Amino acid sequence: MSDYKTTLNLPKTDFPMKAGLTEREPAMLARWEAAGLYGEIQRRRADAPLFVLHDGPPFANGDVHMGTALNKVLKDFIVKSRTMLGFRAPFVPGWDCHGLPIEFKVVKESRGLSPVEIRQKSEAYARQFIDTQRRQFRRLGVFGDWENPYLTLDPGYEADIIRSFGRFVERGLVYQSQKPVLWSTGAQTALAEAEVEYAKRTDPAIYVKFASAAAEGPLADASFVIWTTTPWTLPANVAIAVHPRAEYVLGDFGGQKLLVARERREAFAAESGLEFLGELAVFRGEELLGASARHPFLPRESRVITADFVTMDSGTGQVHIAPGHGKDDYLAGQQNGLPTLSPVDDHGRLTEECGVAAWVGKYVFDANKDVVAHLREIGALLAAHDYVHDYPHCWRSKTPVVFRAVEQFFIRVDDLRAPALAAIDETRWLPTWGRNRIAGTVESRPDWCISRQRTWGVPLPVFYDAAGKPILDPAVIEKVANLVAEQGTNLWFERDDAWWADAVGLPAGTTRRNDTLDVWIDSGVSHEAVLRRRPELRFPADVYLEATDQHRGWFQSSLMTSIALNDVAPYRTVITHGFVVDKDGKKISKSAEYKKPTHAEHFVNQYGADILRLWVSTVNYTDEVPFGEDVFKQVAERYRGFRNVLRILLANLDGFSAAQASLDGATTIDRWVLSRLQAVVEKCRAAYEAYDFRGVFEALNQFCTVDLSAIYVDVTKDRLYCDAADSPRRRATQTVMHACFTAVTRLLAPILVFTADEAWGYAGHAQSVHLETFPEPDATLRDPEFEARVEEWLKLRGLVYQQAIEPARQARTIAKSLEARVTLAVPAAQLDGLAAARAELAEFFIISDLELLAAEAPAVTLAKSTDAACERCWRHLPDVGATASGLCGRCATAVPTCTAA
RNA sequence: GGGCCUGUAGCUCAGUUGGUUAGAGCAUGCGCUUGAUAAGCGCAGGGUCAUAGGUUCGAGUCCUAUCAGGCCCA
Repeated sequence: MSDYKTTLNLPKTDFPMKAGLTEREPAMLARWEAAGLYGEIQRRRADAPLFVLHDGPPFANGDVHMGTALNKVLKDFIVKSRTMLGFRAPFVPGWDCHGLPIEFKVVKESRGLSPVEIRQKSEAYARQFIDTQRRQFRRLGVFGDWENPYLTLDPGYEADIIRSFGRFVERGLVYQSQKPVLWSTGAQTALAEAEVEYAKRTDPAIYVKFASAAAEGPLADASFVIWTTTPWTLPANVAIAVHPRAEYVLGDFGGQKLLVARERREAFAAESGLEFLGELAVFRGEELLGASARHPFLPRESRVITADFVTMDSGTGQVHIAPGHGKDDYLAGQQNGLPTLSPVDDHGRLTEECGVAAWVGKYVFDANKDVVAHLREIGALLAAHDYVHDYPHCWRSKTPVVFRAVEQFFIRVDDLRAPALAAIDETRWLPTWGRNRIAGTVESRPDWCISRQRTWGVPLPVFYDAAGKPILDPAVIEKVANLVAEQGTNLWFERDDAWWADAVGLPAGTTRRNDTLDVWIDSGVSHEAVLRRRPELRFPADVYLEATDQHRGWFQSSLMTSIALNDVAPYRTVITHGFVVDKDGKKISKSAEYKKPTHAEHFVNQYGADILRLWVSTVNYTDEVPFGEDVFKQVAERYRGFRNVLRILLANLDGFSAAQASLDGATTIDRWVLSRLQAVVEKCRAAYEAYDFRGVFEALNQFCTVDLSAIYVDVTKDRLYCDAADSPRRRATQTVMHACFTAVTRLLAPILVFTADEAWGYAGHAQSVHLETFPEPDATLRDPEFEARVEEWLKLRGLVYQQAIEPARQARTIAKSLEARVTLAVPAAQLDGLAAARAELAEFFIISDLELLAAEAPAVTLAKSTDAACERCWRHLPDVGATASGLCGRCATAVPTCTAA
């Protein structure tokens, strides 16, 4: 028995089965970067239509998290696919550099720094993480102008922030007003939430009577009752809030007519020791709206308002409102047109404004007992006891924090609201509910507080005259911007008032304060500082793409600033993605108890960037995106599927060149695959255009796994391996496989950036696949007739395998399908068509012989072939042994051509 | 508590304007092949479409409530 294996045209390729992505990807990345691939792509598209995806800047802090990776990979899918669709799609990555988290870390590391030192350390900190994140983004295969990203700390960018502020001023959008902030009396500075520590503290909890101002009706001679643990805020009281839907009882408490929420009546009676003697009237909270009380010790009215934040956990269901001393109070004050009083100085001492001369200059927590004593004296105190609670303290000075209203700058959102809502409707939101979300936030947002008492940020370019009045002058602001453009914003902190007054042409005695701009202004004006500045970009952008939290964040800040500057939105389409969640559907916590890996690097190092990218393509990114170790294992399996299909196609194309392409010998199945391929090309192009990367994955997965691997490649093995190398039938199949390979590899390229380029190289291309465009569907190759015919064959194939071959294998009648002789009975109407293709059908079923009969219902029977097996092609055929070689006729003719080669 | 969403096999997802026994890939089990071999092929099992009501001749698909989850507010 001779060994005919050497006479076969077996698949052959050096394209490795084992991906080894963790070693291979970095090497490929180095080659791309050495060759300047991104620049080369841009040069080749110099004259192509422009498509701008504008990168929302991540915060320059920490490693690239799975959420950040998801975001950047989705952006890269868009940029790469638009490029391959024929656009010039530049990508300019950016970083958001200023802000509290960095300043906080820097200050925590080394105390007692000057503002200039804090800023220097903060910049170094930001730059360090920009480098880290840049390396990690590049490692993910994201293409872009990584050498020239935009940074919000660049002097040019900072100058544009200041110029934008100047334009807001010019349009009359900026005003100054008081707003309560967390204030450290020890450090004399505003604090951020993150700088607050909670500690136990004992304060007086008091019940205070506010006499009703009503002259008649049930409330005449009655009193409202509030409960508070901050007596020192009473001088700033301007209102009493009740819950609109709660029930309030006007009762006789030991002879006093007092109003208390029904739910709190018993608790109040117990704590005050006042006996409840009977119900006089009942009100729903909203019925009390418009009533009024007299301030217990100041000649002032205290209005009754309604608020949903009133709870029944403690107190009386009536909340003392001091808009200058609380967040809820402030908002309630805004909604009801109440004044914001805050008679407290930087050191936490009551000022003259408090209205009681004896208290002026007292530290508020010391003043508590004076207030209580005074209330008792005038008969307004119903009860007092010690109350232990968690109270916010300054993390630096350890002193208790107070809420205190300080002068802040605001942007008048009312002037922007209508045009912003109009612009929202002119923008395309994906998914569509994004429109409702941002419209909801724009409709309800109060004026935008844009000043912060921070150090690591862009200075608020406002000077104050000798009387302390702010100078809001666009011309002065422009001068600041010009200085900053040349020397950076550190100048603001390095030079003194006199120097600055002189530099911007203001009289001596002009002062500055160390306020900075809200960092949302920084990133919010990127359309101005980046889209309009970079010559390769354009305003407005085609696409912004960020996570859903940015409806309130960057999408909104960018919209507002753009409305203020341009009257239109800075984007045409806004795409949002969900947050990355644990595969159990739980959110990924940043807390210490959450032990599972959440850094992109972990998965890249373990599986490779292409696996991570493939994962992104399999999920529905508009919802929460599940991930986890086993999700990645599954995706890695899918990756193997793609890789092995590319590999077998390459291997079957060994020795084939495009010059040999011909469809002359094409059979039904070749025409069918070619037709299917056109549909896949069409589907993928449409899916990429619609940002539906899952659609691309589905189409390619179905095509590669089912159509190619399980059907086409399996069925055509016989002809590829056993036919003469240049038989028309074999060449036609190779022609089709070549078409499949070049199309699939290019369609896969935006997702499997590394693997597609690797395979492309093994196919003999000197240049990167990323310089190519997507294949175009060829309508002349679409053939519904062939598709329908093979659909019919596939149904019969299922029948044959299920009812004949599989049972025969299980029963050990046959081992491989080629040993089978199948008799297939089909309805007469079907018979003629099938009979004409009997040989192709036998090949399609991968059996040696097929007999077709007519019957009412389809039926299949199987017998082991009685013909001898050809030693070369393993088929059982009647002509085996007819020639001296002992082979089948086809193999007998093929062997000489093969051995000759 | 409010706003915007989501909930289909173990996992990731399809399910056209409501219309026959709800599909795919992966995973699992069984088997074949050893000429894609740390590969390939076949067959099989697996879903009361979150739950409960309702509209309809008919609902995974429409409505209401509940539960669970996410983001943003409070």
